[in-house]
Amino acid sequence: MPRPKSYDRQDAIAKAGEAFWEHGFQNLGVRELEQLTGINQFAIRSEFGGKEGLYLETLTFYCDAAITSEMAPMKTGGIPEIIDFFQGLVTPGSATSSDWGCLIVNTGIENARIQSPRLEAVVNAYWAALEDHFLNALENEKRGQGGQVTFTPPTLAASLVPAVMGIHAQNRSLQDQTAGQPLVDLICSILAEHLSP
Amino acid sequence: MPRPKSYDRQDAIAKAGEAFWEHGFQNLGVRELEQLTGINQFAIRSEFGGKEGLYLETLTFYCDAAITSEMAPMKTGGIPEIIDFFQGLVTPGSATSSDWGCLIVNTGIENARIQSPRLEAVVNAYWAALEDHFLNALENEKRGQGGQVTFTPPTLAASLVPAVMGIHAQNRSLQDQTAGQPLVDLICSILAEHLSP
DNA sequence: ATAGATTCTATACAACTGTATAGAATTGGA
DNA sequence: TCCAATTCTATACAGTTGTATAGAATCTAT
Repeated sequence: MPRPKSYDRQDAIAKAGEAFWEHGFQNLGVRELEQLTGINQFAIRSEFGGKEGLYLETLTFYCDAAITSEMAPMKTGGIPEIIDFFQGLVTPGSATSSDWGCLIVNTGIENARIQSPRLEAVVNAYWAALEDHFLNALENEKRGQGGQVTFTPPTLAASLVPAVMGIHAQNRSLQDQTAGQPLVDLICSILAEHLSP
Repeated sequence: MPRPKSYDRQDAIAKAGEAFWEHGFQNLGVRELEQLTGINQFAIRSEFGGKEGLYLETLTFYCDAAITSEMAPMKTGGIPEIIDFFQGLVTPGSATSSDWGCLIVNTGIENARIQSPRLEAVVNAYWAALEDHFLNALENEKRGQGGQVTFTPPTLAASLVPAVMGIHAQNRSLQDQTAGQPLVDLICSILAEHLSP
């Protein structure tokens, strides 16, 4: 009965995510967004709740994608899976790697000015999820080694989160998704020392 | 003979730096800038070369200040001075510590969109200076220990730079200048292992 | 073919952007 | 007191912002 939509919702959200990832939230106009995503301006308002609504939806989409694809192995794995995650941050083709850094890092920095509670909630939830996955993997590792380890899972997990931020920040600043490699290597060597011999 | 200026130049630059630090470049309007700094709109244009000119001047000012005050001890010092620098990143009152993160980190992330060559030059010069100071301190340390160390100065120096970025990014994201403490502690414990016994 | 439901195009709106400039204000020296 | 030099206030400008809406377009079911 109704006229069909001229865009595919999932495809549009993916394109919007790319656009926000590159340009940020405040400095990407609705008209430019219209061109980059293929969503018409009317639909942005009526279907997504305006620009911020669309942003929130893409943010949530990307968080979920990253959690289920990139973080998931750490849920049941150990230190090797953490190392894989860090290597993914500087591996072209990975879902968490980009010349534009990380959508969540960028949002967190931008939102310090915007102060949107909705954005803040998504960002904080993402970092909490990451820390939780690190913690899981470290506790799995500790259990696997019979509790005889020289690291403290909660402390180490908490310190790995800002390391991830730094890798993304450097990737974006230099617009090179492999720029963060030196810190990745340092972190990985630290983690490797805690593997069972 | 001429009418005197209604603002003090150094004071105005300091205030402009604070304002840009908090709000960023693109999202701080000239009229708001006028109020926050006390510089009138005419002077921003005629004396500083418009908004970007003022931004560049404050950026350079803050870079120089950070290099000469916070980084300087590493020029002649060793690992203890690097540790002091990292502790300064999460110590309220320090010149490189703020709830708004770091002006240079914020600029680097914002400029990935703006792509201003002038901004990029200042940002890259800052990180190069930081890496150079880390390198100096590490080589001083190596020399002091008679060359018998288990770290490679250039490699370690390169990995410390993004760690600094991560600490600042987390401070800003959580708007808490002590948020990056866990990573500071991790880095400092790594560095401490390389001290002579 | 036509009715009805939904979506899209085009336009309008007030608010804001950085820049520009004309005229008023303020100074020290003649 | 009046002049020349400089700075400030006030306003104008074209361009952009996100949002809003009226009317045209496009579909299915009858």
